[in-house]
Amino acid sequence: MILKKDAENSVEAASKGLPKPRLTTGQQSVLDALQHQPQALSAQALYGVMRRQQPIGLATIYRALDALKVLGLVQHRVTLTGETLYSAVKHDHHYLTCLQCGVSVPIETCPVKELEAQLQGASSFRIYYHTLEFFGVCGRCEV
Amino acid sequence: MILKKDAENSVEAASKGLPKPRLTTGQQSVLDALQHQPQALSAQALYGVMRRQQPIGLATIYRALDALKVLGLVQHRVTLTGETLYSAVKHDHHYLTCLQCGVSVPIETCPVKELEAQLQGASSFRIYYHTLEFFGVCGRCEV
DNA sequence: TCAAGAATGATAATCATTATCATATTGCAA
DNA sequence: TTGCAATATGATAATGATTATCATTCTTGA
Repeated sequence: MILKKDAENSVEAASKGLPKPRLTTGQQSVLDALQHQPQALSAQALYGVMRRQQPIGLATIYRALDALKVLGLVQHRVTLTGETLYSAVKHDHHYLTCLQCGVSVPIETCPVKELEAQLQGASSFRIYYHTLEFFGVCGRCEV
Repeated sequence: MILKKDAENSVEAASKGLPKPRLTTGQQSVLDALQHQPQALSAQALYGVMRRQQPIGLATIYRALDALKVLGLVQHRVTLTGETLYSAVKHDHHYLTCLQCGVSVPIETCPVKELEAQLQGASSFRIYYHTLEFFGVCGRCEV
């Protein structure tokens, strides 16, 4: 099976053997909120969701997301409409996206794991996550 | 060799066996300009380059890039700073990007070609290109 | 040659993201 | 535990890339 039927959403701690980072209140809240979401969310959407539970500013959410990203706890992806979607780092999220209508279909297979390991060795980077997205035109949009 | 020494830039027509699209003047200009660039450019940068040669509006460039993208002649990638970079579709462009300082290193290997073919069959999409990018923290940025 | 439709350009409008700055919190030393 | 300095937070203004608007100019087929 190459194409996923639906999105996964089990939560899983992303530990990389790093010095355990101390998160601020805001960062912890944002991470918690993200981990309870079944799919990736924009900062604004997260704001909408979170403010119903607790008072939190939009700027704090943006700052927390950036920090969590650099810590390797959150990953991001940019949609065709230019908004950035964030999700807790768990499994990979790969998509097949129609350039015309924007529909995105999740992809099951990830052939990149191996390369990621190689890169980890060959470069001086500590790699946290990757994005893989295919672009084309879906059947319904094709002439 | 996994990491590229420098960017490639040979030009290559992207024909997919589609009905030959008639490009507008603007689209043709933009495509030509892109094909003469050694690396991906933002729409604004392209505007800066092109207006020196011929009069062209920024809006036209954005429109042309979108159209060329849907035609499978141009591919895009979004940087960490939120600007979209465009390049003529030739080889793949894959990167290893530092979440901290934003530096991007091109990657040679592409393990995705095979999957792309599989997807082409398993889905109703006509796939034009894909993006693959690794995110982490580079040696100089790491504590 | 002549419209009708499409493309173009200049510019205003959008909208996600960042910067700013005053206030609130936190962590640590005494 | 108190007091202070550093950091985090929130509200909001500013930024900047992209899109929408609309009047004008090309194209193209009859």
